[in-house]
Amino acid sequence: MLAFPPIAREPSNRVTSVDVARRAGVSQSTVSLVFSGKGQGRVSVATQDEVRRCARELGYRPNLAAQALRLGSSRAVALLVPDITNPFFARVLRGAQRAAQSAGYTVALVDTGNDRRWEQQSFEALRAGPVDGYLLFEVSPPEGLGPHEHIVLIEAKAPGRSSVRFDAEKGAADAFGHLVELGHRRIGHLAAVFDAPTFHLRNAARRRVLAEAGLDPDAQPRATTDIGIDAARAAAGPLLDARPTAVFCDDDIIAAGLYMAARERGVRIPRDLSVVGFDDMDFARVLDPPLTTVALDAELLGATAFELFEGQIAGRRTRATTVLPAELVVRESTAPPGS
Amino acid sequence: MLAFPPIAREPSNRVTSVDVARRAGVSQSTVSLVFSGKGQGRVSVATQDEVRRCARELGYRPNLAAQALRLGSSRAVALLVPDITNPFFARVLRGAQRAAQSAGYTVALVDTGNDRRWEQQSFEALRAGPVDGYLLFEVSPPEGLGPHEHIVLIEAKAPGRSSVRFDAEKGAADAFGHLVELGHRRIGHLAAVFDAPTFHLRNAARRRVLAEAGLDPDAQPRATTDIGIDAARAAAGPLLDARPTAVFCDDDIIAAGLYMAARERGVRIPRDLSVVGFDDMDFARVLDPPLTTVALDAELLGATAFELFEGQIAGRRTRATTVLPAELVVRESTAPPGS
DNA sequence: GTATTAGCATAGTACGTATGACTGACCATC
DNA sequence: GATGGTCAGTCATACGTACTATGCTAATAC
Repeated sequence: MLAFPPIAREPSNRVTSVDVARRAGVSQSTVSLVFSGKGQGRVSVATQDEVRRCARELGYRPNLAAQALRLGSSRAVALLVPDITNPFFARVLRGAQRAAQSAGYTVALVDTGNDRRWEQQSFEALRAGPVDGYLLFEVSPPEGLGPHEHIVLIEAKAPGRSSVRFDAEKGAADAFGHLVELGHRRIGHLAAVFDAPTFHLRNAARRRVLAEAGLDPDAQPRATTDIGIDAARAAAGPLLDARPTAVFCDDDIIAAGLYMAARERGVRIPRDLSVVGFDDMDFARVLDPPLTTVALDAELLGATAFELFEGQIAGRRTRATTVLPAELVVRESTAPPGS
Repeated sequence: MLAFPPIAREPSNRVTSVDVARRAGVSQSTVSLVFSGKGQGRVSVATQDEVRRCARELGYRPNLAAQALRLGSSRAVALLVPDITNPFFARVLRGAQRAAQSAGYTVALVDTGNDRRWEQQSFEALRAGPVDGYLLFEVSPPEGLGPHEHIVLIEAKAPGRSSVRFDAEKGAADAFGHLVELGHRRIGHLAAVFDAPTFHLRNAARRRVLAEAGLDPDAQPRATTDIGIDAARAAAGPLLDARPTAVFCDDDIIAAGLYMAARERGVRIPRDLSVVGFDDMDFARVLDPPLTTVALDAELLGATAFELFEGQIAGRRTRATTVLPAELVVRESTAPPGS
């Protein structure tokens, strides 16, 4: 069992720096100096120790709201993601948090839940706390944000804004190239409906690689799907009717839906159908057979986004666009057709 | 009388209620009344419209730090989870957020990343923002939290604290009962290492059900595993060496690890081995064969936690313990032994 | 004609912290 | 014994908002 400290007595009201000062027999300024670490050469070591001791005894914690008000900064940044339920985005959050932590920042998560009604969402975003900036994943900047706000776009771009993205073009090209090399001539695309740059890049790569292989991109089977395993499974049916020997899926979750549809129809992977995913999520290795997919370092994405934000704060007006690598990982869901 | 030099801060383009007031030709008080919705019968409709118009033109947004300071509340609650990368916890977050939103609250996420060094974590938790309370998932309360703080424990309990949990006893009992009924006499347990009440309850249920079936609980194969698919896969090896005909896993991720280990060894599910998971995560249906598991409504858990918090705030000192249902969902990973 | 009320708006203050300007004490130097 | 310098602290103020107490005008009551 977890051991919890017993519920105890204790004054109910909030302890402030004034209380600490009174107890230590010093002024509030002194307490503030001690806690902000700016007491060097201004407050004697003995006094500092005494202040800290009193603070501990009283259970003092600085009031963050007051600090934020006074400093004009909360040392916090908001991260907006479309769906925190998707582990990919959770890893982005974790990467951002790790980077933020070492810079003394906090990341406030805003989960939009794939809700397109941006009016509400932007409102919620701003309610999420007094933040110094925004890391926006695949969403257009909410209305209320002025051009002077610190914003970093993730997997999106806008003029004059910093942004990070993966090299989706290269990742998708490698995936289609892999299928072409295996000898596939009928290569389907199970695409996400989203109107985000990364998906356009993937489709562009598809068209280029197929054309280079002497195939007509427009003649290849293609279907779009909403998010979620069930949506993907439903969308996969018609696609499989077109009898592709291989399918590229816009992400691993979609691939999982395709696995389900294939199983229901007795289509064996990779014997009857090769499948490639995108993201390399944890469960890609658990699928049977393990999924060939494009690996992305989600945590790096989050960390990089934070660092771009930090660069803006620091005054280096780096309106940079960073592109992160995407690597094809070949597992057992791909094989020559009819093997 | 000293004139303060302008503090060298960010280009403080920040629009305040004073700016709005000046533009609208009214006092700051009036602006505040309009925005707090308390202007009914105190500010004429014409003035209200004018204030709102000016605010929109200037792009005014209330300063949340100032509001929190003044009100002594940020209308925010922190949710601590062990691993946001696990979709189960993400769903808890979503449930809490949904409930919070309709109450005008915000949920600040703190992801401890399964880090046992609680010193750092509690610090981070408190830095996460000025929050009115804490929803703690399977973690002991950080040191700095006084007993007067509003705290709700999730899947944990402590004297005098509100808490929510699933009926793990019933869920596990149903799962083992299901395996016994199928005719299994050698039923393994792939357990999580964690020292949380829910896992104790599951183990207690296991012992009870096995004993009632005339089996010696201590003679049945059992192994513990750390979190993560790979850890589970490694731990599953020795367990499979003991040749169980069925295994109950403490969660679906562990079950996924077991699937991998079974596949590597040529053990077929459910022919050679029946498997039961816990949580009913999305990918449980994607596994081949689809996983029999115990379904939990993670969102309900989050929402209930928030509601208990809200009850505390409202003064109803409901130190209640709520227990939520757990339902066995039978899929295709379980069958009579040797079938 | 005066008292009361209602309607509308404002002045002023406090929330808790950070920090530039200031003060005294002590000490060394010339 | 005046000058200057360092050390150790304090004072007073402002951040932006919410809200109490208050004022003012015009309308209504007696």
